[in-house]
Amino acid sequence: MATDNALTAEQILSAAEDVLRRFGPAKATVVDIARALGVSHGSVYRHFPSKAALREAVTQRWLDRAHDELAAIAAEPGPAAERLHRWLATLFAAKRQKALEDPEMFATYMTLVGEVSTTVEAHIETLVAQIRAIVEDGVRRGEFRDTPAGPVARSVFLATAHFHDPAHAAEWSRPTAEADFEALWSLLLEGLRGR
Amino acid sequence: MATDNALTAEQILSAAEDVLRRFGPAKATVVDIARALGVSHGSVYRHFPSKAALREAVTQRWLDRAHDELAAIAAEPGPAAERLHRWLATLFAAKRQKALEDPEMFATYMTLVGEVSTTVEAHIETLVAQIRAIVEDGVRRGEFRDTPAGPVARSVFLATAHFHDPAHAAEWSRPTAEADFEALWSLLLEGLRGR
DNA sequence: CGGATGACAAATATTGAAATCTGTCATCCG
DNA sequence: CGGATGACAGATTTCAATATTTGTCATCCG
Repeated sequence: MATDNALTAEQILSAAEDVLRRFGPAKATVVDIARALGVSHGSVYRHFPSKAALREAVTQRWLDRAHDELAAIAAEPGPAAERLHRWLATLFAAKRQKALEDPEMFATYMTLVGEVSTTVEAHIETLVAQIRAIVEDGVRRGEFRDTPAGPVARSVFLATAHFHDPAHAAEWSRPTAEADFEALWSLLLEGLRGR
Repeated sequence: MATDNALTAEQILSAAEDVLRRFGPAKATVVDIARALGVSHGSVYRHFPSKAALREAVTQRWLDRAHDELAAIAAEPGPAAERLHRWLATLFAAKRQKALEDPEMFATYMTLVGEVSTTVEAHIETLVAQIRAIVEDGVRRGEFRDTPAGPVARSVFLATAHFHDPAHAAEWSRPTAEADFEALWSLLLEGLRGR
């Protein structure tokens, strides 16, 4: 029977996140992570098939935590336009904050985006589904013109890529970023409302 | 007095483009370029202050050539909506074609985008100015609602970043790319028209 | 004289041998 | 028995010696 101090996947994820944050994705090794837990590195491989899988799982947890506020906004009552604006602004703010204040984890995340990762694709699908829910609500309320919510949600996500895709992170600190975001939002809002 | 076979900046640019295309940005050296011209590498430095400046000039020429079709479209008569759609589609097609068929020059261009380069910024400003001209024309014709054309043009450019920014080149071959582009265009067009 | 040259120093890139890391698995322990 | 271990092979990274490249400039040439 397992002891009280049985090694869990959750413990490994926490330790791995710490180590990644401390050393960065380029320097963190599986042995470092095992050492932080006081176990041998072989034990880590009992829970994750590879270092890449572990990195993905850590990033997924980090993304989910960073973005859990968004699901709440999507589910709120109230005007859809205001909600979608706040949802997008929150996404932008969260990404920018992480890029600046948690650079090592952000770098880990960027590595993952560079490879074609199921995890990131799934995460994006979750986000688009949330936009879609707000859009559908907006149509129901008569705020937005009646359009296929799926493609429109995807379009909103793509159109705002400049403000959430890590490929553009370098431009998020520019003084014009905020104004650019608001200008783009106005145009999109007008497009959602239609005539 | 200079002889008939005086070395010109133009000759150097052509040779440099050939060499870059042949060897790629990682392998092409100034000596290679000089050798292609049958001169010493010191002569190249009489015309360009550094290898980086030469690379920028080559890329600028390449970009200008790749995009000269766009200026023509912007200047055409006819409905602004159709013209803007064609302008954006042409930009997307040109970028995608270059990424696939001229990968070495495209890599050179991506290097330049990676650094924050005045050349690329100037090029982007040119493109945004063209969008702006079409938007202003659309407003004049009563096709688009009356909005500050500068910010709107910039928004259109940012919103379509997914389809022209080299950071997203990997996604341009996806089967959904064309449909995504058209869906986004519909949303933007609706936003430009307004109520 | 204007422009090209190539020897040169400093910066950068390449290389290959040594060190480290990933992932496996036979063995061990409670 | 279920889970942890650590020795090990192959893959990857590091590091320092070596080679190449960039950029300068005194000199040369037509």
